[in-house]
Amino acid sequence: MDDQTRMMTGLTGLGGLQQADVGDPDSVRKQQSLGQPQQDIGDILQQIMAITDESLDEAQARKHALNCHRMKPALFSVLCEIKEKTVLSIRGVQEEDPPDPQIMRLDNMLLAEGVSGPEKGGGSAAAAAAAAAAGGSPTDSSIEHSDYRAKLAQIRQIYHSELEKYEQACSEFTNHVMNLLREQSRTRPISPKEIERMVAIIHRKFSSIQMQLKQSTCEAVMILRSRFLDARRKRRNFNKQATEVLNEYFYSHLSNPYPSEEAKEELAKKCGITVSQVSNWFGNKRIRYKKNIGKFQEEANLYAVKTAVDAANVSAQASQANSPATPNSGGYPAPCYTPDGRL
DNA sequence: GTATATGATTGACT
DNA sequence: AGTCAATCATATAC
Repeated sequence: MDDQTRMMTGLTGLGGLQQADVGDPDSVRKQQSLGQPQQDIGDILQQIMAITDESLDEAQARKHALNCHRMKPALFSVLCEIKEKTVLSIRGVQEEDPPDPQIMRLDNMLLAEGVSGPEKGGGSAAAAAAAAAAGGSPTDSSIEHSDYRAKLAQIRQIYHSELEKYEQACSEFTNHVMNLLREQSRTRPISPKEIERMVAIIHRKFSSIQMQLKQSTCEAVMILRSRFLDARRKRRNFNKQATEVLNEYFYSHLSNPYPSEEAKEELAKKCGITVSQVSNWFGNKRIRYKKNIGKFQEEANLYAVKTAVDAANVSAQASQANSPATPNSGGYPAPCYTPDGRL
């Protein structure tokens, strides 16, 4: 309390007011009735007006004098301390912001989609696999695939250029503010901590802008993906040669039509489709064959004959029996057919 | 336009 | 993880 009174005394003294004027309301009322305060205010106003009349040199000189005052550093440090204790402690509560879970989620998603990661990231690889699984002839799927990739690359490019812009703007603005504060710290009590805090505030503001960018990028990718997934449902029949290869394998392994992983890979390669497409095909084929064997008899006979002929050719060429057909031993029911190929 | 064929998806099961 | 069974959605044949 005593300190405060002393400070007040010093400060009011500058304005031409006496301590009694402040401390005693009665005397203030007395003086008001006498017209004294008006005159004091007039003096103060005149002083203020006089400042504007001072030349720049004079003002600079005064500033310089103030800066060189022996008490200045001590006074500054005291003021900084007071500021830190009051202003900073009040705002300090809201300062600790935990790592934003939303921005982390967005980051993870953008990384997974291959937007924010390295160029040929997991996202495009996943897209490639999905596009390949889209079925149809390889040319068609590659068209869809490249379309998707192109659009994703576009999103990626926009995202990165925007991000770069924001980062640049952020660092430029931060530098500007820091320079300004450092400059001002010569005449105003600004502690380094305060500058730090200001920088943190700026970064927070910019990161919220960044979050908006990330959010809209995520939305764009989601829309693209959903469109792509819709397109994936647009099924194309496999070409004749592929169906033939698959059927040949199926009917020649009718007792156990479950190709191993290696066999699936081989078939996929031969047919120009993916392993999962091969799995789908065999899944569908097994269930449909089992459900309606009669319907598939003709097809089964056809491929049985075909396999037999091929086997005969191979054995004739290699003069060694090497039939790919496995004997039918209690798997799926084999078709019964007459020698002329009829049921 | 309708019926059928066919590749993909999904959920349950082992 | 691989498979089955039901189902969806589209392609194709008529």
